[in-house]
Amino acid sequence: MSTDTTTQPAAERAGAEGGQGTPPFRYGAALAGDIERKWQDRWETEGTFHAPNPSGPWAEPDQVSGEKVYLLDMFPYPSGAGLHVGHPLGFIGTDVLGRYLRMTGHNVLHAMGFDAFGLPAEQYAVQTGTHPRTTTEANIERYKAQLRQLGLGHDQRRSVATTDVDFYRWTQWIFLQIYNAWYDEDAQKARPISELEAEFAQGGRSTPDGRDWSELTGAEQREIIDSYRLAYISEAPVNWCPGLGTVLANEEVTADGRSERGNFPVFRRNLKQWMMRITAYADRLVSDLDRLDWPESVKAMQRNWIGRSQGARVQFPVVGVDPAAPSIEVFTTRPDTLFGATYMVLAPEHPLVDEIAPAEWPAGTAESDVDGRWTGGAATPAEAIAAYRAAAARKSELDRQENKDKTGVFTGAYATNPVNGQAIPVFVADYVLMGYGTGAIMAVPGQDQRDWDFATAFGLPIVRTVQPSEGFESAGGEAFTGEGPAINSANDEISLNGMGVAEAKAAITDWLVAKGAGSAQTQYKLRDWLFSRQRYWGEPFPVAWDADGRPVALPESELPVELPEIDDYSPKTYDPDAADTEPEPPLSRAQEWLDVELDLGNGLQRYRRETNTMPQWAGSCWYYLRYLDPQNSDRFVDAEVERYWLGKDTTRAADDPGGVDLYVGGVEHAVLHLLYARFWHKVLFDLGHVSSEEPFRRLFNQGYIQAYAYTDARGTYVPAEEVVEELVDGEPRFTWNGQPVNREYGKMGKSLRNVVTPDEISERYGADTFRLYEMSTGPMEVSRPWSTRDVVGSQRFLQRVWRNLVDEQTGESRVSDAEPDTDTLRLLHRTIAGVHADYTALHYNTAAAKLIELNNHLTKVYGPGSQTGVPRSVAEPLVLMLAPLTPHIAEELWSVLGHDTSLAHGPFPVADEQYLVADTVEYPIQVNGKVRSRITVPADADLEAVKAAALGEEKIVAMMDGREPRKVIVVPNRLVNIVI
RNA sequence: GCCCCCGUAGCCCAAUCGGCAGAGGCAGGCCCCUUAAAAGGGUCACAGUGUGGGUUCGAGUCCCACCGGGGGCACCA
Repeated sequence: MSTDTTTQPAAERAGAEGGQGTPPFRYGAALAGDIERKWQDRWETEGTFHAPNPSGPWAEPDQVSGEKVYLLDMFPYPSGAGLHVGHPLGFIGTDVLGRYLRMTGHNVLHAMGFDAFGLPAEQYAVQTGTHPRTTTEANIERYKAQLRQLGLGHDQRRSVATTDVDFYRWTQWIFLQIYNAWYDEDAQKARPISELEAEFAQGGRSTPDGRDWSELTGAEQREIIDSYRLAYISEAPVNWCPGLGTVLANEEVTADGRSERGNFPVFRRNLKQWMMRITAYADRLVSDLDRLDWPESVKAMQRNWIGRSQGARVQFPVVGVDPAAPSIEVFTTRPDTLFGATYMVLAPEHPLVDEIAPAEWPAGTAESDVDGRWTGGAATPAEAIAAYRAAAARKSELDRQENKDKTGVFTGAYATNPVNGQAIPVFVADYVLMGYGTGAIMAVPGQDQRDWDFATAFGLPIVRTVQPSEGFESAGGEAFTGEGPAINSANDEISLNGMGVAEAKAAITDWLVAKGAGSAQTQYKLRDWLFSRQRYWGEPFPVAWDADGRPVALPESELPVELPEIDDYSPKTYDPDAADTEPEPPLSRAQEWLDVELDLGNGLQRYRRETNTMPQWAGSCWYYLRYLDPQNSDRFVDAEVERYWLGKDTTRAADDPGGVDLYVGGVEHAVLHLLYARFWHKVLFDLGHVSSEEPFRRLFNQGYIQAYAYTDARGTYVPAEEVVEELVDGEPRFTWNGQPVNREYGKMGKSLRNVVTPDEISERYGADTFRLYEMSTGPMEVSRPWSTRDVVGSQRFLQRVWRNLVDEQTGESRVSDAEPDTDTLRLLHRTIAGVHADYTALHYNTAAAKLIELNNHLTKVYGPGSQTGVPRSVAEPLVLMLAPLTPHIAEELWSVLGHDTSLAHGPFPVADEQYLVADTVEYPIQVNGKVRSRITVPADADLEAVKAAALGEEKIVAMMDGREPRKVIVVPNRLVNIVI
């Protein structure tokens, strides 16, 4: 390893240890380094962290014992920059828990792999011609070395990378499962596509045009079947990013319409792309959040993203055109306000716009058309619409975000409001989006602020159908969206007047259903997942296109479909603003690879391979399954192995969904990765490939290590390490080379010149010190600043522990067989009890504090200054309790204490109840809430006795001055409060 | 604009069911060890919990409003 400090000159090592006078066996960076490398080697040689599987290729059923625990860190991307001190925070946290659980008899699975496909390696390849695999594998090696030096207890056999052919073969296999499945709405689950074909063939399901299945041509049959698949080709509008040369998922586009990566403009284009039908699972993805032990914030983000809303679909017949023509269908969450619908709006791209627009402006348009607002000054509706569409298309997403002034144009058509028969004008406006609901709305300006704004701008009538609250209008209120009784809402058959919103919604929906004018409807914001990318460094699709231009899935026997070698790794990129360009993936240039001859059931035919690749999310959708059984060549994971590590556990909860026991990572994956992985997992569950319904039973968001960065007068970042802080008149001032600099707080990054690496901290203090420092600065969920100068505190503590147990001159144990005194035993057992609770709760900072407290006590009573060494019966538990946090020094001390096996599998001390209860208890005595005195009573004194003792106490008697207390509160073991 | 999280010594953080505001670390003062130094040992001080109300015998903890910081969503019908 490149960071081996033993290669330093001896003089330098001595210098690092503080000079000539330093005892030879003082615990410093050099000694720590030696100990750490020694134990890391030993753990690796002995396979200390190998977790046994119950079956599959690694079956060791006789080794499987204790309760199983599957701990998981979010899949890191092995970036070329390597780790900084912020990255391993979560990894160390899970390692501490894993080590604690392993010591307490659990079968702990903890592994680490790499999400290794992705843009940086490809971009580097484009620039330098180096194959992305070369770069990626070098980065992984560097990453593994950095992780190893931290002493993480991973089962190294289980490490996988998404770029391994052996791994992506199964990613392709899962794609085939998804492709060969459809969502059965009645059963609310995915089923094999063959069952759908059987239903059609047997007549159990009728074809779209009613013909018999056998009358359809093969092409027609395939078209129908393909339209049901969970992975399908779509020509719908997608996010095309010319600057990157690829299309992007909705989730990868920022709110202002730019690519999350690279910040290039993104355009909506109709392109043929692979989609995943995640919307089929929208309802389950929302509902099952209730069964997960996840942070509320992440659940809220997913609910928000899926955006389930209940409402109604309502038909508005268009006036005066062919009665057979379709009505305008709208989705509304407020059907109760139907009587207030005074106009309608279609999205500019809505297909009905051209159909309903009459050739001429209808009579009366001129009167409404003040300043040409309605017609845009155009001679005919068609011209007005064309001009408006052109103007809308020119507007970027950003313009639309920033400029919320309502624009639109009258289509010349009217539609009939089904509740009151009124003809209301139909507009085209870009504040209605084609992608949500039906792309058309009924506008109720009285109860919707956007509609109010539009109505005001276009001189449209406003009818209130909910009585606003008192003073709402006089205070300048416009649209009233609150709760109130319905008004102005009655026809000959139904009256909503007086009803509350919920009651009115139910009543009008029933009426609409009865009239055939509408139905209750649940709508989602979630869209299907765009699954293809025009990149080289990703998983190839296991798909080929036939001569008719239809995609055909390859059989499993054709897997893996390996990436071909090519010369140019770049997709064709364009000027970032060149919207009218076409994606051209790099694989389309791999001529020999492209054309294949296959027999897919119709004899040997020529096919052309799919040239898109999968998005980076694909591998991270299922890597946690592969850790379970990484060597299995027959299945992506052995069924029994999956059930053992991830299966449902009804002893936890009746509706336990199963999944990873603890998944730790940053909150930045709240929607993307976590939603996609849940979707894949549910498909695999429906198809019977896994027994668990959710991938991650419990999720924990760790905080971030943040850092200060400093800029000089020109705004340039200066090296944070060289900045000097001083107090001037009590105010902190920061200078660099004598010039004042400005401090900011945030991320750690190369460009901010404030990166600190675990390598340099490990070298200066040792990995154990680094681990302890990171764990003791706060609880796992809290973000905190990095402070290099504070690290020394953690090292001092380890040094003191070492010095208490080891003679710094000889390196021999200075532990004695003396019996510890009672105070020491009490503190020891209190510490044991506390540490158990703290580790379980991931409160490593307080666990560390308790161990420091115990060691401080030992220093005082049995430290190097005293004649007696530390009693073995205290020294051993201290070492064992320290082991999860600082495993190397603990192993070394354990062996100095005479044990020749690793402590990784325990024992772990258990608190003795008899030392947890004290003989006497001191009670503060409050009078009216203020502490006035104290008493000490036997611990087993009952409440009456405590009360009597408190009232009899000298100072209290004096204060009472003969009065009777109004009330005496005795809180057992806490305090007494006398109210007078 | 809407939703979520967080405000405790100079700094990072503790405080069980509402029960004496301090466990631990950094920085600081003093003392010891040392020819000297410190990444050695010891010891000390420092806040009344962002602000204002309320509930309670008792509030850092519960409720309401506001202020400050962070995050998410945002023309989603």
